[in-house]
Amino acid sequence: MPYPAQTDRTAIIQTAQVLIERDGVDQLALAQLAAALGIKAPSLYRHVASKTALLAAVNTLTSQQLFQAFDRALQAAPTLPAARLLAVFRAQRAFAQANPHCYALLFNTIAPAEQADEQMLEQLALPLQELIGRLAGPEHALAALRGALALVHGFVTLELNGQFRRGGDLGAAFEAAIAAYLAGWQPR
Amino acid sequence: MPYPAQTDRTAIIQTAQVLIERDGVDQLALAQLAAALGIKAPSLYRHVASKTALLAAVNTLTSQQLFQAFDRALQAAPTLPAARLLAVFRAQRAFAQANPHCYALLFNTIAPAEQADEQMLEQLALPLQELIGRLAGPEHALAALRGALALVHGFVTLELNGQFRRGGDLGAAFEAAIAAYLAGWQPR
DNA sequence: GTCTATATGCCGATAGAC
DNA sequence: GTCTATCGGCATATAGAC
Repeated sequence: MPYPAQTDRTAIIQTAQVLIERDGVDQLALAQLAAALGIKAPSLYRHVASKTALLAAVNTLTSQQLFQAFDRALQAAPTLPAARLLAVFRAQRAFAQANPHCYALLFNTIAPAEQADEQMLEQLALPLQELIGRLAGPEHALAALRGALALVHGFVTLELNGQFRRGGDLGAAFEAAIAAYLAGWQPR
Repeated sequence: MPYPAQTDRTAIIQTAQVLIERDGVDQLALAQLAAALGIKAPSLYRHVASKTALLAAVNTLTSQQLFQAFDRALQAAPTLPAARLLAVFRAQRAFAQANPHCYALLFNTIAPAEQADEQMLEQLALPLQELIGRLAGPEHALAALRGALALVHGFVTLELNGQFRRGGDLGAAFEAAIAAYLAGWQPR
């Protein structure tokens, strides 16, 4: 065998994710990725159809990791719905801060071709919708969940992009905003 | 005059904004931009230092337009603080939907070199902080404003990127989420 | 001090040999 | 499955015409 298999699709995607997180998405060159795997750039095309498909696969991997982070947070959280929701939101903020480039790639992608598998994010959403339904009422569960996801995602996005430039305790603002939002959905 | 000025910095930036909004940021080629202006690509470098500087200038222009949209919304809004805030948030969502690519470029940019002038966004924030302070109390104004900006920005971002895939009335969810958030900050 | 013409080097992607 | 060779497109820089 003159050219033995030196890599596979999984290794390519994992290495791409590491490089993206280290240098940013637009700094990822296929030649650099191939070099990190000990091969040449054109060989990558035997495993992934295009750079766009590669980014979509990285997004799927990232969403799997985010799902696992949510799962760990839920397992360690108390039983009250509000506490469980807060644990998940904190986990999302922590994940975004630990993996800013991959987090941005996962959610800030307008092009559908680079989006992760739909199933994955669906799995993330349904348990949260049930939890928030217990606070806001089942008929408001979807709208309340969407607002909560928006609040958390918007906060970490603005935070990561340096749009909160006037100092102060951002962690405290995050907690207070979520507390206010959840309180606002509960009937008085 | 053999080579009369065919363009200037303002025309370049405006045309770049139009092309970005039409095709997306990463589809913007300087050769294409120059062709749209009736000149050749290298001539652009007499007006802008680099593509990064050009994108920063586009961001500044976009933030000016967003500021004007906020101003128009405030002039047409009633006097109650909650109503004025809602008018601004609606204007932000409408602006994002009308200019999705430029909106994303303005806020989803990690690289500081491509960010708009700080002054501009500061001018946007201060009147809103005063308004929300009247609901949540002045001592909570900054945190409450940050949460509100996060909620609105996160919602329109997820909406534009197609992350709300389960149908339903997104406009109603937007309104309900903001109402809950503002209600949650008001002392009971 | 405009613009045109030209050159360099990097990137994504394809074709074909082994 | 990997390689070499190559293409087209891009941002960028320089030289020079007017």
